[in-house]
Amino acid sequence: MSTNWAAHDLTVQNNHGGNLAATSRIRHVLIAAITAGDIVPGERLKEVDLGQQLGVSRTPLREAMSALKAEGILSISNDGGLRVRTLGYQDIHALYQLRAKLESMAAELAAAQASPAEREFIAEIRAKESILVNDGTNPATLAKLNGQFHQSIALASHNSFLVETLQRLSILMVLLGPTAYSLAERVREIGAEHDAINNSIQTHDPIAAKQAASTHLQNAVKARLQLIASGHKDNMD
Amino acid sequence: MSTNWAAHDLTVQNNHGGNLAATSRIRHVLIAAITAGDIVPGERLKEVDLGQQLGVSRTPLREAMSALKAEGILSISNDGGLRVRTLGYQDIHALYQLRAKLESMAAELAAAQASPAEREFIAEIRAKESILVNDGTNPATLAKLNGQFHQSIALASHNSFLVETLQRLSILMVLLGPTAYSLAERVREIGAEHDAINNSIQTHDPIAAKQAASTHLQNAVKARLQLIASGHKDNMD
DNA sequence: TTGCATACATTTGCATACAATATAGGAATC
DNA sequence: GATTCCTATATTGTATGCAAATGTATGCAA
Repeated sequence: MSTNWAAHDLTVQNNHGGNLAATSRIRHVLIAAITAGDIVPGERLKEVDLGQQLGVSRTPLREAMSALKAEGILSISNDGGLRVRTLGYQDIHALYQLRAKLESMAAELAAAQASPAEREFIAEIRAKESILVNDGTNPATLAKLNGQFHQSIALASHNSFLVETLQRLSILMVLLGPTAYSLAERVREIGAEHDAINNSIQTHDPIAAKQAASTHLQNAVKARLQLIASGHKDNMD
Repeated sequence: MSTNWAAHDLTVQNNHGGNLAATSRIRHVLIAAITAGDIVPGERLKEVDLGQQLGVSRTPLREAMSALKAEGILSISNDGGLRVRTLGYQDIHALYQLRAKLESMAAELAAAQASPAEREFIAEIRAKESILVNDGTNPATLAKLNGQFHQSIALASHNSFLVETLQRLSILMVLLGPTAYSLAERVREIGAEHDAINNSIQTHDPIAAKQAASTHLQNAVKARLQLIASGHKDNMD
């Protein structure tokens, strides 16, 4: 494959606008490449090749890869090589099952103990999302805002390990391929479900928030299975 | 500090009895050193020093450290150096809160869908633990068996991400210092609580298993806070 | 033709050397 | 005397080279 990895590179900057160090930068580039489908699950990553394509030596590349291995995105295959982790049918269920438990935990905690500022922040993201959906914005942008919505709730749980864990799981989601925002009708449903979660948080109702988040993820896994059943990746954009 | 890191080294072998590669070995040695208290939370790890003490070059050391960073055991301090993560009071609560949720999820799933072999395996570990407790075995051995008990339940949940996550969290526990097995009276309580969990799993009772695991971890955090309240680490052996 | 052994090529693992960056200490000037 | 700038040093970041391990192909023998 003659993919131009450097394309992803352009978007990678730290929060001061400067450039990150190679190791950290490459980690992001690799994740972006997997997200974009330029690297598919099961593909073997050879150090020399990748290093040349990315324009860095093997050392920072190896460090980035060892970090991704620790995160469960890469795994050592039986032939000794490092490959992008492949998720089977059982894995998809397991991943959503765990996410459902943790997202509902986060929503419950957020509803119970979020600060006024945090509640406002969550509401604002939801409002922004709602507007973009009506504008018919592209799936990638919606997916990004979706991530922000869930993350803002996780943060409001005031449990740093929960935040870290959900962050990890959401990165693993890229292994599943295109987001559910590819399905037109699912986009509206997501909006309604997010509203339910947001409303419960705004009204300080932990039970309802937990329930709403749980429902949201049950529907999400259903939509995901539908994407898989439809088979060809080509249908999903 | 003139700690003899190599001491930890002796215990590190792979499951065939052979020696692991440097990177992987060092990762284990560092965890062991933190567990043993030879490296304390907050301590800065300098590559050159550590490399000399461990007898390896900076390259595999950096890879091991970057893996530990990804696992949340090491973190970058404001001065740019890599330090052992320090957990505050809030963090301890958060860590146990998350573990409680996940351990109870694992117990619930295990009770519902573990195979006969898995149930037997869990029971065997529990039986072994019970014997060792009566023999007055040392805390370290009990802690190890405790880990096996919890892990066998996690595995029986048939959710690989749950297994991975609990594994990660249990490693983070080393940052808290000595285990609760230092408290004599807590040892008996743990036995009773493990029995409750095991029995629920053996009788295929998910609700009871979930409840028993939840109770177990609530008591665990209480014991932990007691350890912290007692203050001096010297009291804890 | 199949099984095995050996030689070769590819790939990863580790160490050393070099570069860049941050930091602390001191000197000079205001 | 304080402050600022410069220099020396400590520390981390990156590149390259070499060694070891592992996979692969080819040839020979059964």
